[in-house]
This record gives sequence, structure tokens and C-alpha cells, in this order.
Amino acid sequence: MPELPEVETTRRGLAPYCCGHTIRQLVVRDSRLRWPVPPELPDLLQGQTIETVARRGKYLLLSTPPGALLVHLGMSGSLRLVEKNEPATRHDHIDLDLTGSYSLRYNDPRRFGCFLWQPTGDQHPLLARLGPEPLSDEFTAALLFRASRGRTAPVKNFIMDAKVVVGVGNIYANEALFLAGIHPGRSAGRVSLSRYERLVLAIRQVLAAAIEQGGTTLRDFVGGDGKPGYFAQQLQVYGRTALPCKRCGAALREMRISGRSSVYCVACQR
DNA sequence: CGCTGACCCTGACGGC
DNA sequence: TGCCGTCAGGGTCAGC
Repeated sequence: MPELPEVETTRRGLAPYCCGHTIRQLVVRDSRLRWPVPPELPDLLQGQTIETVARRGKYLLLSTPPGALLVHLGMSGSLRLVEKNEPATRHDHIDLDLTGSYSLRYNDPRRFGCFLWQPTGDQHPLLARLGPEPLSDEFTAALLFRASRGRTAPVKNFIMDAKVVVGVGNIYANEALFLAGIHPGRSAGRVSLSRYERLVLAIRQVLAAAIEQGGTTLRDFVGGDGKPGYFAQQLQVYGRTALPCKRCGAALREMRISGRSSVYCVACQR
């Protein structure tokens, strides 16, 4: 479900209800996530006050004085605010009971997400080697160009590599490559600097627009405030295999690149 | 070091 | 109606 815009939408929805609130209790109903929820996590969080809700790539960081709760939503996870009396249903694995009338509820059918602890002053290993944020000034064409020289893997894999740049998942990789006119299967090392300039702009544009729209709703994504995202209506290629290209009318094609579906226009993307 | 594919898990959907 | 194969927005890891 969540790529960077969905995680950012969740962050914005939750932050006002979390910041300044104290954690009464962490209720773990099922600890079997991507990595097991640390048994000591409830004790570490109990009684702590959430100071900020930040995002790094697709990770959410709920910071308290002794450390931060590190949350990843995986493929199917969601975090939403619920009233205390709302009964837990299927796949509601974790509740973060806050002071006041709300709890944060984590639901994740596939359990690819994680709840981990990062002590203040330490950097969790999962965050150690991440590339720049795509909406920051550090994300430049020069960086992509330099990092891609000699790389033979498809450019689509390259921009989806979190060590290169964080937050670009399958949907937005497809969309950005279409906007930039670059074929997803082209070797990263054979993309010119000027085309990386276009790609950087395209990635920024598509992510910013998706955040603006509250994310992309596919299946049942809802942001922290329970509202759906509307970006799906603006998708140019993702999910449109065999439909006409919105730019030239040719039928969009699909290929699998490292197991992920890639949709592109053979006329507009080279 | 770079690259590919297997794997983690549940649910939805299409074909028979 | 049910069964089976395929696919899904994430990421790590082993093996070449």
C-alpha cells in the first residue's frame, strides 16, 4: 500500500493527535511482524510523551525523550486513529493507547511492516545507509548520474534502491519514468545527465502531487485521518496496461523487471 | 561490489 | 460454489 506519499499523508494526519500526548500503554496482540516486535518495547514506551512524528523514507519515527518508535507499514500496513471503545478486528496487531480519547491502531494483513526501537543518540541500522530524501536539495541529477556510472541494472531498479534515493516505490517509479520519457528497462549507466535532470524533476513532481492529493488509494488505503487519497485518478501508466498512452495514444505495454510490473509507452519512453 | 531471484504473509481476483 | 494459480504498493538476504 504505502509509498512515500502515503507515509507522509499518514504522518501529517497523525502528528496533531500524537505530539504532546503521553503513551499510556502499547498493546501488542501479534508480535510476528517483519521482525518480531521487541518484547521490551511496551515497557520502553509506557509513560513516555511523544514529542515529534517524523518521517525518513518510508519509516515513521515517533520520538520520545529516551528514544523513538520506528514504524514501517510494509506492503499492507496502516496506522489510524481510533476511539478507545472501538473493538479491535482482524489484523489489528498493535494499539498505542494515548492520553485523551484516541489510540493509534496498527493493522497489517501481510505483516511485512515493523515496530522497532531506536534509542536517543543511536541510529537504527535500518536507517544507516539510506539515500537522500527525494524532495530535499540533496537529491540531484549529478548525484544520480555519478552513482549510476557503470551500473547495468535497469534504471527503474536504480531509482527504487533506497541506498540511492528513498521513498520511490513501484507506482511512482513507473509514473516518474513515463513523465521523464525514459524506458524503465534501460540500464542506469546508460542514462545521460540531462535525462537524469528530467527524471529528478519528474520524481519530485509526482511525489509532491501525490502528497498534495493525500496519496494514492488502491484497495483500501486511508491516511491517518481516515480520508482516502485521490492520486489514483492521475496515474498515467501504473495499472493502465494495454490502455492508450495519455500522451500519444499508443497501447501501453507491461514488462516484469526484477519481479515488479512495469508499465510504459514504447513510443514515449526510450 | 552489483545483480537477480527467493522469501516473508494474507487476501483478492479470474478461470475452470 | 469451490479450488487453484497469479498477483499485490515493501524490504532483506543468499548466492552467483
